[in-house]
Formats: sequence, C-alpha cells, structure tokens
Amino acid sequence: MPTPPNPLRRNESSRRAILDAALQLCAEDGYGRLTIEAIAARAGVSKKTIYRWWPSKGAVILEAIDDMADLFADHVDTGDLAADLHTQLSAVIELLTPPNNSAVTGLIAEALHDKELANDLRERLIRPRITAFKDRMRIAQAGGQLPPDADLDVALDLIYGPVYHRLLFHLGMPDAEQLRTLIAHALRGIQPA
Amino acid sequence: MPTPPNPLRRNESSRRAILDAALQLCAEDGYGRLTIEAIAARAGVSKKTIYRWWPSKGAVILEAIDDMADLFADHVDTGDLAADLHTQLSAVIELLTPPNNSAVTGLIAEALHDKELANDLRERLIRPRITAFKDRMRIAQAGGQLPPDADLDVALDLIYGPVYHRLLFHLGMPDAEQLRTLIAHALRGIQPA
Amino acid sequence: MPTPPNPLRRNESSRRAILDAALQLCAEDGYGRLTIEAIAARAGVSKKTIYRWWPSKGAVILEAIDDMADLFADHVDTGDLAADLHTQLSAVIELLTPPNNSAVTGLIAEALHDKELANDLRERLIRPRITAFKDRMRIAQAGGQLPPDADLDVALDLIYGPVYHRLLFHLGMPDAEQLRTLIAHALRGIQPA
Amino acid sequence: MPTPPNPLRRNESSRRAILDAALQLCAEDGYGRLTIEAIAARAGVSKKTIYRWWPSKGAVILEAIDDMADLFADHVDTGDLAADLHTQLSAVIELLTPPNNSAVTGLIAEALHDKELANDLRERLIRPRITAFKDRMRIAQAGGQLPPDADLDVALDLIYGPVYHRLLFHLGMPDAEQLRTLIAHALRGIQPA
DNA sequence: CCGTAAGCGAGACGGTACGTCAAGTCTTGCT
DNA sequence: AGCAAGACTTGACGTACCGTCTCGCTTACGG
Repeated sequence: MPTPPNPLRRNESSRRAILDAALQLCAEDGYGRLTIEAIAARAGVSKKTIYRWWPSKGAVILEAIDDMADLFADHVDTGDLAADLHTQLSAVIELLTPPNNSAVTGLIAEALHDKELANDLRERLIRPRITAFKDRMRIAQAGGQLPPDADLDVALDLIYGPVYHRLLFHLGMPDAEQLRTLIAHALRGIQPA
Repeated sequence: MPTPPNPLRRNESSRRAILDAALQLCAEDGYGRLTIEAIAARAGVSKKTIYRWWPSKGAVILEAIDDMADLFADHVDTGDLAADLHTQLSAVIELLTPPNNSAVTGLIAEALHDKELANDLRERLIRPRITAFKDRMRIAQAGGQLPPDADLDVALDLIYGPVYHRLLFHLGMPDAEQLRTLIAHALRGIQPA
Repeated sequence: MPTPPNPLRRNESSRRAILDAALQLCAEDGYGRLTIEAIAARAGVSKKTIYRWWPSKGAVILEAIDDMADLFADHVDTGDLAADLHTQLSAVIELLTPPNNSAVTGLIAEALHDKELANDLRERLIRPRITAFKDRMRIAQAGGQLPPDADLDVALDLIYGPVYHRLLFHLGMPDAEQLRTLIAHALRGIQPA
Repeated sequence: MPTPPNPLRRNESSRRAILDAALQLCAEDGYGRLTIEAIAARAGVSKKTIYRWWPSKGAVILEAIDDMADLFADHVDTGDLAADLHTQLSAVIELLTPPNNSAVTGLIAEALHDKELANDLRERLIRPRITAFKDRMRIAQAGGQLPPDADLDVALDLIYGPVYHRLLFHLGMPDAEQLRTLIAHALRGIQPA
C-alpha cells in the first residue's frame, strides 16, 4: 500500500536543496534541458525523494518560484494609477526577459499541455496577482481616477494581455516609454460604453 | 562534410505523409506525446528522412500548420470593423480551444524555449496575420471608422493580447458576447491621446 | 562522472536471462545476426542493463560460454595419452562444428579485431585449457609415455594447430580416424631433437 | 529485371579506385571500421557501383588482396627444405602481424561466418598456396629429404596449424628461432608410421 | 530508551525515444 | 548502359531520462 508520505517527517534541507538546484539548473541550461536526474544530482538527493513530493519537474519549478515570494512585485499605491501599473508591469516584464525568464516561461510553456500544472500555476501564482490588481483598481475607482462601473475583467485583459502576446511570439517586450503608452491606451479602453 | 540535402530531389509524397501523420498524431495524443518515432512509423517513412528535412518536431508541426493555408482565417472587409474583427478573432479562438488546440498550442509552447523555432513561427505564421490585420485597420482609417493617427501596434496589442493572456493561464476563452465587449473596449482604447 | 556499477546490487536473474537469451539467439540466427537489441528483447531486459555490465556483444557471449563450465571437456587421464587427447580434441571439434559452432566461432572472429575481447577470451577460456593440457602432458612425461624434455609449447602447437587451421579456411574438420592419425603424427613430432 | 552487369563495359579505373580505397581505409582504421560508404566516398564512386560488382565488403577486400599478386610469397626451392619453409612461413607471419594484418585477419574473421566468402577466400587465396606447398614437398620427396609415403595433408596441418592457432588466440607469433624449432618438430612428425 | 517504521542517499531496473550510422535499394541526370 | 550523386527504408547503435523499485542508513516516535 503506497501510503502518502508524512509531511511532518519531511526533510526541509532536502526540499530547499532541490528547489535551489532546480532554479540554478534552469538558469544555467534553460528549462528545456532541465531534468529530474540533474536536479537530484545537483541537490545531492535521491530521485525518489523528488518523486515522493512532486509530480513533475514543472511542479518543482512552480514551488521554487512560489517560494520566492514577491517575484511578481505586489501592487503598490502611490496615488498615481498609471505610474503604479507601470511599476508593476515592469516587474513582470523583468521576469519574462532574459536572463531571468527561463524558469517562468518554461513553466508557462509546460502548463500549456499539463492541465494539473496549469491549475496550480493559476491558483498559486496568478490568481493572487489578479486579486491584487483588482484591489488596486478598486482603490482607483474609489478615488475617482476610474469610473465606478469600469469592467475590471476587461481591464485585466487590456493591461496584461499585450505583455503575454508579445512574449508568445517574441515580438519584443515594450520598453519603458512604450509601456507608458500602452497603459495609457488600455486605461482609455476601460471606460464603460 | 555533411552537405545539405538537395531540395530538388526531395520526395514530395514522403513530405506530405509526414505532415499528415504529424497532425493526426497530434490530434490523437496531444503535442506532448508526439514523437519523431511515431510520426515516422505512421507516415511509413524513415526517421532519417524526417531529420534530413526538419530540425525538430516543432518544425514539422509548424510546416504542417503553415501548409493548411487559411487556418487563421484571413481578415475580411464587410465594412463593419468590429464585426470583422469578431469574425477573425473567433477563428483564432477556435484554433486555440479543444479539440483543435493541440498542434497550435504545442507549437507555441515549444517556441517559448526554442529560439529558432520561435523565429520561424513568427515569420511564417504570425507576421502575415499581423500584416493582414494592419491592412484591415488601415482600410478602416481610410473609411473614417478609425482615427488616421491611431497607433496600429497598440491596436494589435489590445485586440490580440487578451486572447493569448487567457490562453496562457487557462483563464477561459471569451464567448461571443464577451468577445464583442472586449473588441469594443479595445477599439475605444486605440483612440490617440 | 560515470561511476562504475556496483556489483553487489546486481540483479542475478537479469544476468542469467541475458546470457541465456544471447546463447539462444546465437544458436537460432547465428552470431552475425545477433544484436544487443534482440538480446534485450528476448531477455525482457532493458538495453541499458546490458550496456551497464558488458562492453560488447562479444563480451556477453564470452561470459555465457564461460558460464557453461565444461564446454571444452577437461582433460582426462585413462593412462592412454593418445586416446585421452582424442577424447579432448573431439569435444573441441564438436564445439566448432555446426550446429554448435555459432557462438564460439563468432566469438573467435570478433576477438580477431577486438583486442580487449581477445585478451578476455584467452585468459578466461583458453588459458585454463592450455594449463590442463600441459598438466596432462606432464603426467605422460612422468609415466614415461613422453620424453621428459619434450617441449610442451611445441606440443600445444602441433596438437591444436591443425584444428584451428582447418576451422579458419573451412578445410573440413577431421573425422575420428583422421584425428587419430593427426595425433599420432603430432606426438611423433614432439620428440626432442 | 535485374540483368547481371556486363563486365565488358566495366570501368576499370573505378575498380582500381575502389580496391585501393578499401586497402587504404583498412590500413588506417582497421577492418572493423571499414564501411562500404567510406570506400565509396574515398574512391569517389557511387555505392551502387560497389554493390553492382561485389556482394560484400569482404569480397572487395578479398579481390584487393588477390590483386596484390605475391602477398603470400611463393614457395621457393633452394634445395634446403627446412630453410625454404622458414622463408615461406615468415612471409605469412609478416602478413598476419601488425601493422599489415588488418585486411587479412579481417577477411579471415568475416569468412568465419560468411560461407560464400569463405569459399572464395579458400579457392582464390588459400588453395593455390596449398598446391604450391605440396608441390615443394613432392620435390623434397623426390630428392629424398622426405619419405615418399609421407602424408602431405598431415604435413600441411602440422606446418601451418601452429601459426593460425597462435593468431586466433593472440598467443604471439613465433620469432625466427621458434619458427625454426617448430618446423623441425613438424618435419619430424610427418614421418609415416 | 529502545525498536521500528518512515524518510532518505544511492543507484539498478524495464522502458521509450533520442539522434546517428551504415546497409542495401532506387531514381535522376550525365557521359 | 555504366556511372556519380544522393534520397530512400530499414534496423541497430549507444545514450539520456523517465518513473519504479530495492537496498542499507539514520532519525525521530511511541510503547
């Protein structure tokens, strides 16, 4: 009977070594060349230990990224909505651009054909940012910088969509100026009919 | 010296069999389970023949998709810009939704870590659609439905971004009504400052 | 670093299955058609397991033959030297004649261009027989059937040489009577000057 | 209908280029690494041309060796039988010892599992030497150096056997002195009962 | 405080696919 | 028709990782 492992007896130092090794290797060779074998070897850990706690290499990377708490910088509130969005999007873009992009884009790619992983990725990494984003937008609504009946789902699409569209087809990430323009247009688009 | 193969002597029927087999297998088992071995077996072709003409399974799928000319339906001009965009985006969404999505999303995922493939994908599949899109937009400008100084790159971002953002994080593709709303907001956002 | 495998953890049943499969296939299709692939399939074993423990198919066959301890019948002592040599040589000839010859002659052929294998073959299979042969000859010397100063290396050449000469050029193995004649002449040749 | 090729229209310069390339490559990389591909490339010849005229790489090498007329030096007659045999055997040993041995031992090895090739090898290369050997022995018989009823087949076995026995198991070729001893003993063994 | 059951490292195992190599066949265009 | 060139199918090569599976060990818990 394969009893599920007991989290209480888990070896925390192995866990850290695995997550660190995974990120290192990802940075060195790219997500594509990342293998469980290599993670185990680098971490000085048995493959069995990895398989005991994670279902796939994607899950390892996801946890590793999740552990680095504020990779996607949280939404700040300086009172200037466009500026705050610019700050936040710049952080996201940073993550999606070499040399930092390997782990995150690899994870995104894998999630495209792994439904389980996709769900985990969305719930653990993306959803909280969406929530933070909408919170910031609601503050803007309360402060009158945004119409109270603006559709925040549409806002999400217009603000974040461009970044990922460009990521997917290697169309080039916007620089600071282009980003400013994009945000301005997106905010204009949010106005309700 | 490994001389490059001579395209003139290429066996066209093998080429077709390979592309067809690749698409079939992709539809049956998903891009993730697609292997060069299996394509060769299904196509009744030697692995060598595949490796002779393509550098990776992604390249095979790309050519297969490229061969199906109008997968991404071309931009039409009925005179109603919003309706035409709706038509075109619906076709794209169709391609990115089960059960048709395997080949295309698989290709997109692979292109995320394969720079060569990414370039091919962009130049052969994406760029022509972007051009067609901008052509349609210019017609709209000429017809006065769109300001003559609207930034068409921003337009591209706002119109297509949302679809891919939702694809990546499995946020759910917009239905017909949501799509209409999105397009309306995007068109509003395009207005120059 | 490819650490050498740990013999203590070796799976004996895999080892046996591999050796048995190798001999079977050799008998069925001949040494020339023997492949690692086929051995692995027949033995229900992964190719990796074969490569882990043996450097070549020759080495597998060598171990398989070596395992069948007394293939080259040991030298007996009935007191009649010529008769005993006849018995022993008959056993060797048996091994080198269809339908039993495939594994042994295949191994000999491979050893002709593989120095490593040649050394293994000599030390594990041939040397012990040479030693046994010389032991038997020394008994004959002690018993006065052979001059005490006979050169046993020359004896080895004259007794065994003819068999392998005939094997190499398919000149036909000697039958029982021819063998008797050969031995008689060889023994006569051994006499010291 | 695959009509057999017409020898009259054969391109002699291709034939020579092939045989030369085969011997060169054999000397450079050893018989084991010799391939039809490599011969064709080196000779500047199409693979088809090789397959048209020879059934296997062994056959190519056999013809190449056969073409070099007197590889196995012919038997001479100085009047001294032992000395003449020594001369002849030295030439054979030369051929079977590095760095000259690759082609000949490779051919011998291949003939061990290729019956066709074995027959060709025996009839084209070996048989003539056997005949020459027996002719020389008959001269010795006529001259009284050898009993008139000596068994020349046994003689062949005792004289040549040792060399091939040592070749097969890498027991070391005899040096000039050992060879003299061996011949002396063999000649002694030939005496009829 | 001591046995025992878990997690652990190590790494062998049966597999699948990889990308390469050579075999031998076939087609095309040149001489 | 013979030939060079070279694309083709076939099949084996030896390697890389996969995910599963013992092995001893060590570690912490629970009787």
